[in-house]
Amino acid sequence: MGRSPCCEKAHTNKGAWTKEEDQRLISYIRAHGEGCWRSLPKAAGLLRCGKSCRLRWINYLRPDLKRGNFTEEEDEIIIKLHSLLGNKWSLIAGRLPGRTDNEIKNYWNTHIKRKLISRGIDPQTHRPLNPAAAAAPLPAKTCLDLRRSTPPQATTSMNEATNINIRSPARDNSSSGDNTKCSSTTTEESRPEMANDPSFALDLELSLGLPSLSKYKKSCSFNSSVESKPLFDLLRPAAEPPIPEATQAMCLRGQLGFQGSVV
DNA sequence: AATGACCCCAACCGCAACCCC
DNA sequence: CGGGGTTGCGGTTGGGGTCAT
Repeated sequence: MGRSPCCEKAHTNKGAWTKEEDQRLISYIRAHGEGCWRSLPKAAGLLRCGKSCRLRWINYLRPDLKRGNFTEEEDEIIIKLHSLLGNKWSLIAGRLPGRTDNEIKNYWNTHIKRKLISRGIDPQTHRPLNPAAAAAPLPAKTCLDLRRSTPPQATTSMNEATNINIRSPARDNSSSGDNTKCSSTTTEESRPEMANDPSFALDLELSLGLPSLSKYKKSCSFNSSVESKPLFDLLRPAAEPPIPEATQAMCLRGQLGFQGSVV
């Protein structure tokens, strides 16, 4: 591919991986685990740069990869998460066990974009494509109010997880506290489809954790209230490692709210 | 059967974030 | 606290496969 090499190292292979290279990488990681990607190629006897090894493992060789076609359910999850998170493929992948960010990104660009366009929805903004609706004020403007929910303490126990609380906006006004509300410019009149689609009528409370434990870096745990159980169940991955309570002591918290929703 | 157009996806690159000294 | 090294993310590319003519 017509770009200058990312690695200065001479004698590194590029392009498609051979079966032998795959086998070497798999054997090495099975024996030693995922470690220092930079030193891995040499240790494993591969003429590849560490980046390339990492990508090959994560996107193709990992044993827990699902592969195969995406289901309708997965499609809808991706669409919903994309409407909330944008092109944060790694976060979206974190909600779909067995799928990689690269896979989801490719799938989005090749299938879902088209699917949304055929539904008359702009895949980037998730707004209707027709000019009248497009002229309407931004519907789902993300209002992110980042603040510390607890005072910063020592560097211990910072939560890396991203918690998204999905609440029924009309019923839960208790946890908003003094959170800054989104200024509302979108009404159900301007977005009738949002009024009819329960998944749109969401007030999403987003808690962003601070990085500390790399093993939880990509985790994104959903806390749900009882009212929103079905959607919560839909979005929550089947298997997710529990997050030690200690790591949850502190977080950044924000609110994602659909404008016009009652909080 | 040949060929060009289109599509899919593995792999690349640049850069930002993170880590460690 | 700053700087260098490493890792991870998102955008992009291009080779190979498939479809249409």
